[in-house]
Amino acid sequence: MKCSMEIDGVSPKALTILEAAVRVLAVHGFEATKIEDVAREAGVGKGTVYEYFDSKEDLFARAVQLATRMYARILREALENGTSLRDALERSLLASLQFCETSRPVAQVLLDNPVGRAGASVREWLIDFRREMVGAIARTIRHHRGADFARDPEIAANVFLGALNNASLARILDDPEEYKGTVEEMARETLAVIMDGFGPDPARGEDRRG
Amino acid sequence: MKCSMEIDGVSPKALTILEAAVRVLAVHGFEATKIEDVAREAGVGKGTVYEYFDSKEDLFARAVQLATRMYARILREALENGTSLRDALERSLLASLQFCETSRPVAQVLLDNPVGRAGASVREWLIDFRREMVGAIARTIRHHRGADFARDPEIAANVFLGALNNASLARILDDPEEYKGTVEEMARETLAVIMDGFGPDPARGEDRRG
Amino acid sequence: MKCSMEIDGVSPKALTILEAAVRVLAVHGFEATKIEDVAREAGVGKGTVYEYFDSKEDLFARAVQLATRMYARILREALENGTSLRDALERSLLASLQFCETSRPVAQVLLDNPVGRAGASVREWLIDFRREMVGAIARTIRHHRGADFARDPEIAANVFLGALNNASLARILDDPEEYKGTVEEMARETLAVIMDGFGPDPARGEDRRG
Amino acid sequence: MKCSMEIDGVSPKALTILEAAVRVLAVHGFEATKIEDVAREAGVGKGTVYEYFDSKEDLFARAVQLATRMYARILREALENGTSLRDALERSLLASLQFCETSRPVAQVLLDNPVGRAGASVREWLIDFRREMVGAIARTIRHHRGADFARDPEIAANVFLGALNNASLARILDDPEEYKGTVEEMARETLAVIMDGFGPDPARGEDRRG
DNA sequence: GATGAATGAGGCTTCATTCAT
DNA sequence: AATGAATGAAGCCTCATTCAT
Repeated sequence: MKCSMEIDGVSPKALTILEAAVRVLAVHGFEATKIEDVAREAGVGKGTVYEYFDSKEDLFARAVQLATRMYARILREALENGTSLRDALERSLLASLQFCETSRPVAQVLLDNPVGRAGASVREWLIDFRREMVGAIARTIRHHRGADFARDPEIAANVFLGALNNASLARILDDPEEYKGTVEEMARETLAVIMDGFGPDPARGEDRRG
Repeated sequence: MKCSMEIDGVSPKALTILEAAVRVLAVHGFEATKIEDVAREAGVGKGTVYEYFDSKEDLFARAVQLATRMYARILREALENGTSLRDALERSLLASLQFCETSRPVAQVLLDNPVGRAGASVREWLIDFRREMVGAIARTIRHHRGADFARDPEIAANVFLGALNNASLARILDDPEEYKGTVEEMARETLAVIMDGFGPDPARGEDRRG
Repeated sequence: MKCSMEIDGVSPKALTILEAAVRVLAVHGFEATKIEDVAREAGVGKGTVYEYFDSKEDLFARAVQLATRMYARILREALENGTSLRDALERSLLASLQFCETSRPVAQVLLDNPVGRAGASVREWLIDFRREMVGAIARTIRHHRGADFARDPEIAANVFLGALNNASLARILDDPEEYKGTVEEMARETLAVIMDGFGPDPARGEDRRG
Repeated sequence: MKCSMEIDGVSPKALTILEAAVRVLAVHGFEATKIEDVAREAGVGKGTVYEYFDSKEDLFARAVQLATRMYARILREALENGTSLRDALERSLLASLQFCETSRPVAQVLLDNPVGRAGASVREWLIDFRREMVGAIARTIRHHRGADFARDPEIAANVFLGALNNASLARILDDPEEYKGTVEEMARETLAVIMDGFGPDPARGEDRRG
């Protein structure tokens, strides 16, 4: 087992196998994916997989870890590059939707099989992923708005993350009934709802918050 | 599991087995769950499972179907009973969070293993579930607001559904770092963000960067 | 278990089941035939089969026993009714071929699955059947020819029984390449070969027997 | 089992398994033989059997195919090496009886479980086997006798094949009541009956054929 | 007596893992 | 290091048998 914990320190061959694992997982899911499928997809022998990973569980956990890191990095960078809260959120929303288009297998593993349990470790990785993302979003909110933000940044971050995941999932599920537009349109309209909210009920005053 | 009513003509014994399947799936996930586990949980023999279901895949697909219907009904009823849009959304948000508390296994199967691929049929069921929920929420928006609603109801419905799922998932994942409050507090605060939105940047016309 | 050893003393319902068993065995063979198939074919419940037979092995052994007895009786009567050796042999040959036409399932079980081992008892029944038939044919030879018969009657009986079984099997296998004629033609021509033999080699004297 | 030559490109390991399968089938029959029995007999792991054969049905069908080919080749060579019709038939008869002694398991599978239905393919193989043998015998008759042969060669071939199979079966069933002599005696006496036939009835003229 | 729902032992088959090459 | 043939534990599923109705 040469594979270190650091993604960046993963040997090229191990990375080839991990990428193959992600692609196969995206198509067949955790339950149906066999080590041999991954080996074939990676163009190596079955035994070679075991040179780089301890077990099926290890391989799949690291594959999810890889997918998680790729996705998390993209979102984090988008959030950090924003010139305003709205800009940051729009960038990350757009980045996620584009990621679903360009790296569909990776996105599919993350959104489609969230805690599909190829062993408990996968669950832990995804809990960490959520926590990290919520933290990053809340930090972005505080950075741009600070005390001016009227709501609990954590709650707001969760609302945004939910909307982002849901929009991405809709894209992945490729449902032709919904979201027929471009990713840019989808990001813009979704963001508009998030920024403005649903608004107070115009007829009666009952939609006022207390 | 409160639900014991006839579901689409499923026999009582079959329902017992399905409920057991949901409970076991919630704990062990699709991959690790064995037919024998389900049989033991249901208090029947292994062979009996095969009297009512064609295969492991059939059983698990129907278990997800059952969980989906239970959850969808609860959300639909909450949306329909609302006296205003805010009330409807708050009711459904609260209902979902409470459902996660009282029927944690069912919720876990739905949120934790979304499209975990116990066969392709599970994926279809969950796509249907999303579409149905988005439709119900959009209908609720149109019913209470009609033309007054400034945004695309479908987009807004997706934002809300994402926030609802994410809040429920956070609850399920039982992450002690986030959301420490009661379900009522969580529902109220989450709803406040959704209704008001993040708001415009207070200082200048747009958000200021740091 | 009401079923006595004597076929003639078998209760009507047991006989119905046995006949059904023979029909199903003929189609699916020993390995693939399930008790439920037999019950359905007999038009009774699965449990009823166990009212009349101890086990699957018991049922199948008795079914083969029934088939054997039906076939053996027909051959024995044909042999006994012959007015000469040739007549007796022709009658039995014809009877066997006709039996294959009219009672194909029974013949199929006997010829197609001879010692197919639905338990060791089936093997014993078929050994007994062969012994009985060889004995009956040898007795017929002695009765009509006595000391005039130049060969060992047992050997001759075996040759005849082999030819008879082979002709019947060819009929059962329904091979369109061979034996295209009627059963009467087949019986007549087969018998002619048996009575006359292949004859001495005309060229040299080497086909003379010593 | 003497035969170890390549059969249709079967790998040596596959042949080892096939030979083991034949031996186990001979003892336990189709119904009672388990894959694990074959694996143990072959000295390999259970999984190894599945490296070389698709299923139990595939394995058993090929085992019967192997047995059929071994037996058919022996008979065909005996027929071809004969210097006269009588010699050819005697050689094949003797070869068959000796085969039953030296390769009892193979013979047992062929004679004892003829069309025992380990799947429909077995039936096809045995139909082919019979057709091939009848053809070879008929060809031998024509070769040595040509137009001098008074009877239909196909019919005669069937009579001979039946006698040969029956004699071999008697040997296999190991019935101590019959055929106590050596295989040479049995072959000689059986052949004498076949060559000379039963003869005309001496007393009256009724045994004359029309 | 007749039934068929329920059962679980046991078989076929898969596939993660090993290891000799 | 790389391989893939070999393995056997483990799981899905079948079906002979039972037994309450």
